[in-house]
Amino acid sequence: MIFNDYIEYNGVFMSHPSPKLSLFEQFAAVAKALSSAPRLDLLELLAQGERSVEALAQTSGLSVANTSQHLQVLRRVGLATSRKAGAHVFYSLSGDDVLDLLAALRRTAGRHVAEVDRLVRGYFKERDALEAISRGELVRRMREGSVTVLDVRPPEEFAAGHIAGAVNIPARDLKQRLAELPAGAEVIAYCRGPYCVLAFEAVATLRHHGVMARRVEDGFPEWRAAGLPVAGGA
Amino acid sequence: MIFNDYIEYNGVFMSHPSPKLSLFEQFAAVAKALSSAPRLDLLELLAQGERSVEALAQTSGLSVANTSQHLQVLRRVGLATSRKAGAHVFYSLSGDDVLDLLAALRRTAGRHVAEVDRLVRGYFKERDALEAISRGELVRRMREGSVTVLDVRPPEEFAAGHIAGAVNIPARDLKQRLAELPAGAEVIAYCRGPYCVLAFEAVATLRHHGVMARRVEDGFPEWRAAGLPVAGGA
DNA sequence: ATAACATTCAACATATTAATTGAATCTTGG
DNA sequence: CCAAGATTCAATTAATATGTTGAATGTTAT
Repeated sequence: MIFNDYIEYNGVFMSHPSPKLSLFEQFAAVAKALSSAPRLDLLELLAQGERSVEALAQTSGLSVANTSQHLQVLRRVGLATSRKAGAHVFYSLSGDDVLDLLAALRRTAGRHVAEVDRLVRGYFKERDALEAISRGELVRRMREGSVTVLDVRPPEEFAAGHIAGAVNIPARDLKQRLAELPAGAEVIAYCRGPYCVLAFEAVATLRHHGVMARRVEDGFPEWRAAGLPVAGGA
Repeated sequence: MIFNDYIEYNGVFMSHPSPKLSLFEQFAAVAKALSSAPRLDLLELLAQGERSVEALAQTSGLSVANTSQHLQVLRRVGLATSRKAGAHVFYSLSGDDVLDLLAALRRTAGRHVAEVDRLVRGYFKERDALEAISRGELVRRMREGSVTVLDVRPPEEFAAGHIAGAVNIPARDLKQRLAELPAGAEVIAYCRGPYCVLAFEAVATLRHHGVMARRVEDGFPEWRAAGLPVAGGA
């Protein structure tokens, strides 16, 4: 749908962007959209699946107006898309390439952080103890039936989709609900993504209570993107 | 080397960054470093190999002071490293993960640009004519000897490393030097990277003069990163 | 229709960023 | 040691981004 000098794209009317912007400027615009912690937070939530503005505002702790504006930034550069359903607007990632981009960003930034960390405190301390297991290994262990898979995200996120066969105990409630975990089997915790702290905390808590526990290398979005079995969701 | 509250990292003294910065803030800082066209330009040049500040300023067209400052931004977030050799400082990418990150950024941003473009002008016009060939296909064609590989970057960059067997005619000089190209064989042009315009222009020029020509899907950095045969360089 | 709700818009104060300029630092060759 | 060159630093200005507030829009249910 093209008007005189404005095109509609993704539900937004925008003036012709391409003519003047060099490719580098286009790339820079995408990077700029990624260059804010709240927006990365939102993207990580979107990586879990489609969410309404309100839901995103709630879980991210941002004001609704602020959330809306950040989401529009993400949409404008093509990282997210939106769908209007009645009075609600649902946002989601615009494609799997966005997951790849986020993963690449995490990898590079994480490497740098790790290097700095190593300098700051002579070496890693507990990080080794919190060694993660890979997706592949988790699949193998699940087939053997020798593990309990623990989803430590909030119930709403669990309900929207989770690793098939996982148990949901939010990180907050874990201490009170330890009894619900089957005895004997090692617990493998996961949450939103590779850098979601919930899983780290859960593993620490479990070990502190004498439960064998590790975390999965990455989170639910990566699991689903890999085409592995998922339960729940729309 | 740790002082009271400052650590030396990468030749820079920085105050403890980790304690306060959340992971998202760390990631955002890296993205912010990518969010400027001049810096992406510099990164693309660095992807070719190590370069001095002066050389980078020259090829990018930025002032030396400005170049230096941008490079320091890249270094601070771990995208680039520097090495001091006499009076010169040589910068380079800090690892292959940076190439991956740039590739992911290009892919996502490029997809978006393509979608917008398709809307703006009913459909691609010449883009199809400028269809690229993949690295793999180029390797095959080179083995057959049925192609002339043309490097259209400036001579300095060519000298610093190029695809083994390539001919160097800078894009600027191409029109004058058409005669140097062996007749008969299709010409395959490449330059700095997948979005380097030089190769596009070269192909357009060649076709305009009746020479069969296409460009390679990506550029020299990707070729070298793939472990394919390289000539020249330090 | 009207009220309640979800989302977006517009305007503002505050903070960051980018490029320029000129000076400061450091290194090498004479 | 001194002069020239390479790089970095510091200070300035103009431009841009962020988060808040309150109003505007559009949608559903009563």
